[in-house]
Amino acid sequence: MSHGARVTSVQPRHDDESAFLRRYDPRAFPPIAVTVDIVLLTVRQGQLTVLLVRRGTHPHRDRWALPGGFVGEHEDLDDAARRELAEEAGVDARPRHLEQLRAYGAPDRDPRMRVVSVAYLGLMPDLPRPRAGTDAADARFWSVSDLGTEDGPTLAFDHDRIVADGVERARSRLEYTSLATSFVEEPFTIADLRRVYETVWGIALHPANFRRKVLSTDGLVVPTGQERSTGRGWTQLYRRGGATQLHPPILRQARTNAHLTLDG
Amino acid sequence: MSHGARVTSVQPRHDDESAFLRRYDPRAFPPIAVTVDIVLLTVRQGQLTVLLVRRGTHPHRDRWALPGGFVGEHEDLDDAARRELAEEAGVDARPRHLEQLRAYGAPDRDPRMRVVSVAYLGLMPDLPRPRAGTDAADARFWSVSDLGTEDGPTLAFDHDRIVADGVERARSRLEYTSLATSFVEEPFTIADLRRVYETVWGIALHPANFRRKVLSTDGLVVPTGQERSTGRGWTQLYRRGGATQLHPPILRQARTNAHLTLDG
DNA sequence: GTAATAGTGTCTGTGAGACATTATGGC
DNA sequence: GCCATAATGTCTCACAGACACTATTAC
Repeated sequence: MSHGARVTSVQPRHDDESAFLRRYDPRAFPPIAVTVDIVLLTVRQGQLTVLLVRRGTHPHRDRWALPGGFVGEHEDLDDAARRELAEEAGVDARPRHLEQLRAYGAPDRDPRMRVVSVAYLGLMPDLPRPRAGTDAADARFWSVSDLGTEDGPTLAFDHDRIVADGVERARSRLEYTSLATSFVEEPFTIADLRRVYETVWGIALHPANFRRKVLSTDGLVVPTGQERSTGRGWTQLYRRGGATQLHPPILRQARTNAHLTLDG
Repeated sequence: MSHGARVTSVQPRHDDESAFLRRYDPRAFPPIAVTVDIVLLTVRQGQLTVLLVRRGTHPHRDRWALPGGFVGEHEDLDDAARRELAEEAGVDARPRHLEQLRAYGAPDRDPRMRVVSVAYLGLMPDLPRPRAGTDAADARFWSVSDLGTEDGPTLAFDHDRIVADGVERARSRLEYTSLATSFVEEPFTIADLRRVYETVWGIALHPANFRRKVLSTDGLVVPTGQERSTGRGWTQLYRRGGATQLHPPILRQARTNAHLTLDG
């Protein structure tokens, strides 16, 4: 079965068959470009941040945008996302988690041409050593809360909405999966993990209750037996456990009986 | 700002600028077709069913596939999904809910050419009156549990995976949203709603506990004050409430203390 | 009568949230 | 001394699951 389709040689079986065939003719499909855009999130200095690159070309020149680009003709979407991230954010910036977010395809989202973008969500820890590209003048992490404000950039295209969707996906992922550990490097403390939850969700959590919840969730973290000095005593260190889904979930939204408690 | 981009006239600012520009040249984007495919689910006769259409053309001729087709050049993705559903499944088959599932873009998923498909999930009640197209020989609902078995069809392309993803999304949506009501026509009984949950999740639920849970969830259902004869007594009728998100959720997965209870 | 379902009431185990307490070490 | 944090323990309230019970109607 070759790639060159010969569908036009098939005999129509009923009335609208020819129209059906015409719609599937490879030479007749609408010219739509397919790109990938990556929302790469990390937690640094108590802020949830997203990687943005400064555009050097028309349109939205000098505005900040998500790293991304065209999908290769024989390239899987996931591979395209990883490649674009490596090209635009530095080879070493491998996210610990990368998942598809959704597709964005409003007809007017790019003024040059019709572009359908498949957005990805990436999570990675804030690496202490600077990575190639990420701290260059044209690629840096921005605080998510600063986007759209005076202190932050104005995003190109519909990337503000994509970032918002990615942040919301990440917030939700912390509840039901162990992906919070993707934001910290091993080994980490329970407090490190709590600060991830607090930063991503933007709320304060009870240290005592959080600790009990994390340790009672099977497979979330594994004690290393080592300790680290916090400046005020010693604290135990942990590694990622084998679990990916959390049972029970760690809910950010308090249960019904807690609607009166505003602070954690 | 015309659609014909003149990016090649921009002067390169640094070394890889020309390569960057070339990648954004509209005449150079890879020839990838964009389609939509719709996983339209309904509950009929105690079965979770999905709408499939029989393919009349190469490839996978006579196999069953999801309704779908090419996205128009100036057409929004959501609009394309609604249009294809109307064209292939009958004009009146308006789903009560339609949301994007995700994009599928493996390079070899269509043998004819590179196709990226944006899949949608649609939910609708089992309408008592037959609709145009849906009961025709080339478009019908199939039980999801029969797919891939002797009693069911073999799906074209990667549509079996898309259906599986859609079903899983629907199962998850019942937990956190009021979308279960999208499967029933108003007015409905609590038992009607329970049968939706039982059918979609494939498990039995405690009628008494389910009733208490539904009625204690704000905005899920609203009593009409009317009653309907069930053959064995009378039962109250309800309408959809205003809530879309459920607080608290109605979890299919039992909580941690219930891991020993296998039946409901 | 039996069988099946709608609807109400009640008990128990679990866990989330809140709070108290102790230990440690920097200031 | 004070203060912040790690870590443990305990109390209470709400709810999920389980079960009992009544009422109704078909058979």
